[in-house]
Amino acid sequence: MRIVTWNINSLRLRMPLLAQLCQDTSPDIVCLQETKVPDSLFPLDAVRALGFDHVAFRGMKGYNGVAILSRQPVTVLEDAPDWCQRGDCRHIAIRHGTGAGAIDVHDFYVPAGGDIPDPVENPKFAHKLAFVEEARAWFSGRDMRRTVLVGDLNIAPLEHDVWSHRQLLKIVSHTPAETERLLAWQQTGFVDAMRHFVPATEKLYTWWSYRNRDWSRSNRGRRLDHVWVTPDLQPALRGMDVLRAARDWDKPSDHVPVMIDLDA
DNA sequence: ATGGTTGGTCCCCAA
Repeated sequence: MRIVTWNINSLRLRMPLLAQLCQDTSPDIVCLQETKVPDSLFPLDAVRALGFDHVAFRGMKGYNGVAILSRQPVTVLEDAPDWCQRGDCRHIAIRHGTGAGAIDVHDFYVPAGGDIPDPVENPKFAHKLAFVEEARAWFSGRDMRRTVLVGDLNIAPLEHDVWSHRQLLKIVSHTPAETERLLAWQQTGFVDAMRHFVPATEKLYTWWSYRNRDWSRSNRGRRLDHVWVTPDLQPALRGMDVLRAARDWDKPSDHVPVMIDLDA
């Protein structure tokens, strides 16, 4: 099974890029974030034309929005809370398959958190910390098996998940307040599937700011997008790829897709 | 220390 996660930064604008991605990688499941499309305007026909007959989406006007596209039938899991009671379309989860072979997939878009890394001064940062804490608490109360969690978690937890650990310690996405909380969430029962393939001592990024003249040359990236799996799926991990080339596509997202292959 | 770019919506917000 091949799963791809991507913060697409407007599904309607980048439908041709999604088609390119699917042609290049033939994923079984695609998890999208920042679809920026209300459910009534979701481009369902165009997504079906790519081979995804089973689509779960949760969107709103202008911001946020997540979607899971699947070739095989899925059921939407409805037991998660409305995170921070905001109704802001940052999570959707599905079950793929049935019985002992079923796999659950959670797709998250964690709040970016604004610019000031202080929850008192900056309500967006407070929201981000509360969101991650709430997610940690919810997952810690579950007996999880055969579960994959992906998405734009908007936090780069490890030293080599950013271009300069020292220079980003006070930059939102890499502050200790965030990285500690993210790792606590991960430790409720997940393995970092990207770092299963790439040692923590190696740089690994999935996002490069639009605000750089030459993103590739300056290479000031961060690993904001993640794939976690429960330990029972770790032996099934077969491959991982960060599709860096997508950052140079026409009218690119600032995030690139991350692909994971599971023998499951 | 600062400003840099993009997308969606509606004259600015979020990233």
